[in-house]
Amino acid sequence: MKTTAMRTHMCGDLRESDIGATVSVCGWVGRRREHGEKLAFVDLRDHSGIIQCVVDNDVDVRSEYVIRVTGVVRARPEGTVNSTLSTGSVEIGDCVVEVLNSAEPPPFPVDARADEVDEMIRLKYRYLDIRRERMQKNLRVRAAVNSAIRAEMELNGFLEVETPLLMPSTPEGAREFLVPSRKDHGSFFALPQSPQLWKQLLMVAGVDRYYQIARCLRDEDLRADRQYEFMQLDAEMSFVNQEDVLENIGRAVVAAAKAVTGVAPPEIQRITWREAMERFGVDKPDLRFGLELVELTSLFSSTEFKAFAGAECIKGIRVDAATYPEAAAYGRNKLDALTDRAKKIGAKGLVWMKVQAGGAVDSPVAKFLSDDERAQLVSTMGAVEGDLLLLVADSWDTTVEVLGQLRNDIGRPPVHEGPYRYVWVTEFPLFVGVDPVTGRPRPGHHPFCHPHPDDLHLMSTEPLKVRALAYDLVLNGWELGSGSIRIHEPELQRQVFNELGISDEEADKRFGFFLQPFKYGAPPHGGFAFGIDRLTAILAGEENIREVIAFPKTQSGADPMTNAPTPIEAAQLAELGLRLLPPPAGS
RNA sequence: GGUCCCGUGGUGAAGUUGGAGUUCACGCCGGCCUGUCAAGCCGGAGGUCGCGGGUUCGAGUCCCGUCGGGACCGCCA
Repeated sequence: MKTTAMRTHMCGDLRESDIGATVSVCGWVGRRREHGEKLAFVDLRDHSGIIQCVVDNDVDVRSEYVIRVTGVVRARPEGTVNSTLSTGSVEIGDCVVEVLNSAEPPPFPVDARADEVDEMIRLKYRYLDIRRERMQKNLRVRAAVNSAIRAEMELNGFLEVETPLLMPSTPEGAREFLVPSRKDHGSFFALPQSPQLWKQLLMVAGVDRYYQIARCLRDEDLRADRQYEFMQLDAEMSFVNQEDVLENIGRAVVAAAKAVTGVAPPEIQRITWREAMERFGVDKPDLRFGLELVELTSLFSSTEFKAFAGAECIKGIRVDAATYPEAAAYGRNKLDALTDRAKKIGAKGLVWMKVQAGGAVDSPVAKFLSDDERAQLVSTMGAVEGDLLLLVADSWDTTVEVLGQLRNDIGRPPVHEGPYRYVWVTEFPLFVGVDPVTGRPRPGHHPFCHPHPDDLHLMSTEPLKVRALAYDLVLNGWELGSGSIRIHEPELQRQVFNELGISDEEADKRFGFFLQPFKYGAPPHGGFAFGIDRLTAILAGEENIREVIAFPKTQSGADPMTNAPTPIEAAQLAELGLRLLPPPAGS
């Protein structure tokens, strides 16, 4: 019940069934329409909606005044029903208006028109922005997501445990926010990039199933889908395999989606990392559209065309004219721009072909291909007249990456457009690439991911071929989160460190506080974490997580409302034992 | 660190080969108005064209720099 001493109803809740009732409602003055001294229509707004109050005495109320209205609910006269309002068939008459607080005119309209207002102004006056229906809805979507996740995790036997925000610095991975110690000058706490350390220790501690809707902090540059601080569903389970983790996390995601949309999404699809790269060229494939990469290497195995001959991997995408008429009809300028884009990503070049009637192709390189190659190409790609074919020949990595990017450039809809296509990407490689300095493989995720048991024999011989029991959850091309089965065997952990070129001594120095507990009986365990902000944004129909965060930072990492970050007093610095460097020369 | 786009009364925009702070809508203030709902009509106020240089007889407009906002790349093990 939302009734209080001051109100009997919420504005947006009044209906025809309330006709005749004397009610009191409280809220902010939206729009007022005055007709002479003795009649005014006042749209009164609270978070539930808007109710029209008919004021037939002389009251001076302006935009955003806070008022209490007591009156009688009545049907609107014939022909004056407003079908765009949920309360549009009724109004409050015989109004007694109490002005609870006056207000200065707001800097922007507190309604849908503020969607067009510069976002910095919205952020500077966020408390006014949040009065609007859009933000009220988004915060409520967010709460519904959190609530559904909590309920589902509890139902599945997960224990909510809160973990520290102040912890030791672990310089691997994302840049950390640091907090100077007052009692130990020169020492610092770090704020967690994630509760990874803590949740694995909770497994050693016998908690069995842990979850937390946890605040994570990373001092990296901001984006539409990245803030300094963000929330994750963080979870870890003992005595499980990968299936157990995917099953349980999947339930939480499905519950959250259902709580918002009212319908459970279909079963979350699966794809291996290798297949995702082969077909979509990215490890976070957007399954809402086609334009899949087509394998062409063997087709050109004996080609005379120099750019293709001997290439490790040749693939193409077919921009079909029926679905992408604009892109398929690109002129020379646009095709040159696509080629530049491909080169910027790393390709040596981009071959384009326009398919003509009868399977002929128009392309600068058509003359280098045999009739047979042209015919096979058109048939393999299923191309028809009007289609545009884009081909890349390069190393496998480069070919799939370039075409994957072009695929997204050409076909990818805004992230929040339906349908929702969730997919698990599994079997990520344990190592990705080679460190140019040490010559050692670099960890794909973090060095505690369990290698795939089928690939253990490749560890010392072909480490780059070793798959990990690591997986991502992807929605409409956004990475929602990732997880893995962790290494719980000290000997295997040592082996992985060795591959990474980390000696026992160094491992002990860098990860000792983490590895030590594993000597006291660590159960097999694994877990996952996914971003609440990202999931909420997509479910709320937003393409920017700032829209689902009450008080976000701008892309430069500042808060226009509080002006944070701000300089601090010399006395504060002194107490912390800190001294600032002089400003760089020339400034 | 990089690429690209943006910055004009409170808000959103337009501003042509460089020619007077010009224009439009909303908001604001005042007046009129008894069924409106983006109410309507009349009148009014409100500006360091982000900031600093430069070119020019003359800069919102061209050039350089800088600050701020946004998208992306790097980065996010």
